[in-house]
Amino acid sequence: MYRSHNCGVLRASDIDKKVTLAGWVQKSRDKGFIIWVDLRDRYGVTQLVFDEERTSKALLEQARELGREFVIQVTGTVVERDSKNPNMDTGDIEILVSEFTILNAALTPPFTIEDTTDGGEDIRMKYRYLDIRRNPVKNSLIFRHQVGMQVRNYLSTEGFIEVETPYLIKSTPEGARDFVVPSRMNEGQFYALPQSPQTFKQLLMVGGMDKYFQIVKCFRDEDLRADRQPEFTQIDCEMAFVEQEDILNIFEGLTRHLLQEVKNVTLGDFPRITYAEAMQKYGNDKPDIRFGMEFGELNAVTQHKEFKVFNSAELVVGIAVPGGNAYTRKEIDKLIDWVRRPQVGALGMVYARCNDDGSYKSSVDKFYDQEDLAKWAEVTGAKPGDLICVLSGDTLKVRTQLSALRMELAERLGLRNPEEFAPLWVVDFPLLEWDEETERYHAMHHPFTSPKPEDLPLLETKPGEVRANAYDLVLNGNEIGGGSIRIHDKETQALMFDYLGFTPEEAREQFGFLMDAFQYGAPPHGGIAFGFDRLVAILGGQETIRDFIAFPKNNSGRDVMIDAPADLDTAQLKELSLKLDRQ
RNA sequence: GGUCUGGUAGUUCAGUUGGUUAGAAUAUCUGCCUGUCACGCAGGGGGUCGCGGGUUCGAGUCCCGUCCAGACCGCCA
Repeated sequence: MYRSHNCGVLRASDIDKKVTLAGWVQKSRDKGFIIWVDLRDRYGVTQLVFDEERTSKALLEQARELGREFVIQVTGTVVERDSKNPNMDTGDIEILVSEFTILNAALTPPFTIEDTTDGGEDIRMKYRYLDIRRNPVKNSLIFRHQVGMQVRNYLSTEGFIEVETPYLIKSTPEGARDFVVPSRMNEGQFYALPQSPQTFKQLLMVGGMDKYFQIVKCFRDEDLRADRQPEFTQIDCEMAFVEQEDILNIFEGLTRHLLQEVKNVTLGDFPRITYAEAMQKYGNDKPDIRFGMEFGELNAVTQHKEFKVFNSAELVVGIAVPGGNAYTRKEIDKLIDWVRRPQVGALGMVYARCNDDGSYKSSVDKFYDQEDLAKWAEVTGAKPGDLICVLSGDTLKVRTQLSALRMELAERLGLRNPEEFAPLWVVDFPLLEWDEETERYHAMHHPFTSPKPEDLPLLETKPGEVRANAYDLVLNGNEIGGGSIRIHDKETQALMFDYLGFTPEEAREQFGFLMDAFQYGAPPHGGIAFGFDRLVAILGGQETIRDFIAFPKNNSGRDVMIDAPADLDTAQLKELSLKLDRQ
């Protein structure tokens, strides 16, 4: 038996018990006549004491040799401390050690294994197994486990079955780049790793598994971000014999369950807005509604004067910044510089101060009088003491720019509290999206999404205006889930492939299995997939998902710990019938 | 593919206009210390200033190239 207790459980009530503990040496404090050693494991820290009178001189000398992160096993008696430490769970007691064994010595770690470490991102990733010993990372992984358990609890209770789908599948040209895997037995041919189990879960519906879920790895060979990894985890779900309303209800329930169980936060009904409304009010299809600052469209109240910038603009739109009138001229100029940065890309910004006495002072006083500015305030909801920021130009671009400004200002004003949770559904997404590069329409969600029947006639005339039975769940400005009601008949699916530029032959070659299946009794079905890593990070109040993944990749998609990806030797390449064409 | 920021002791960083032997904190080592818990005190060791080239009497510092890391844009059906 390696241990009778772990390092987090012993209390004053255990005094006089003989115990055996095992763990890592966190730190030792050598006072000469007495040595304290903090012993750490997953559960906590317990102080060991070696002292020349109560134990033995020989044992004291041995204890002096203990280095940080040595793995040791100790046996001793639980004793009350002379000086207690109220900051530790085990701070009332210590272990008077009678014998100990070094199970494994350790090199001095390259960074300190403490809550606030001296190690940088890079070195911690290289020695990730040491980083995981630190509380912040350890607790994040435990938190992820708890969220995963609650997902399984809720969905199982609702009658969902977890089914695994294959990782070695077929590459398709739509969407993200695929990771590919060469097949040795099928010379010159490749598997692809799934970007999502989309087609398989639809086939499970045809197979009659009418409530399916899977916590599953997905793979996309695209550039990384703080919240994006090349392999990531989804909560993938699909249901048969359901309408959009059923799916929204079930998964609103899941989200509410998770917040209740892991955060003790009780949420009411989630608001729902359409995609069009989200774009109009927030310039964004994943609005953060923890705060207001909704867009006010100002075309009607600005385009009657001689101000050419506004008169020539497709959209003039503004937001009211709470308390923004307190900004100095210099601060406002800095804000204008901020929106003019290439990353945001606005050409300029018009502003109007709302003075406490009800008067206004704008950067365009030459063109607009107090009466005009009062209308601006009315439209944007500005109150005395606020600052109205106005951008103008091409509708899509201006909305994106003002949305970036809205988020930036909210951040600066401290309106994005990570312990506050504001979910909402965004519904009625467009079916299609124009792609400048290929000069054709792409599926906004994916090619299996069903159009709204009443919009089908528009497919011929205004394809961009056809709405889909597609929805996103948004939490605090992040898309945490997205899904749709699928097409379940061969004819409609063939029609969609046709509109997306597939020839019938291409459609058959890539998705023939799905269209075949649709001929054998496919039920109406739909589903949703949640980004699990991101969901866990947001529930944990963090921006970056990396600490919630045990072994994440770096910015260039490398695992710096195992040094992957790596070269293959020539024998392996030959076996796979591969030749490298290196430049 | 692009923009920006960074790379100096094991680690995190400072380093002036280009000028003597490149510093601090922490870690580590040695000694001391009768209740520590961010222990304390005294002392020691520790550097290819990412790499290559250039300018210069002289480069951590300036220039060019390159590699690596991070954030963002493009990309992510």
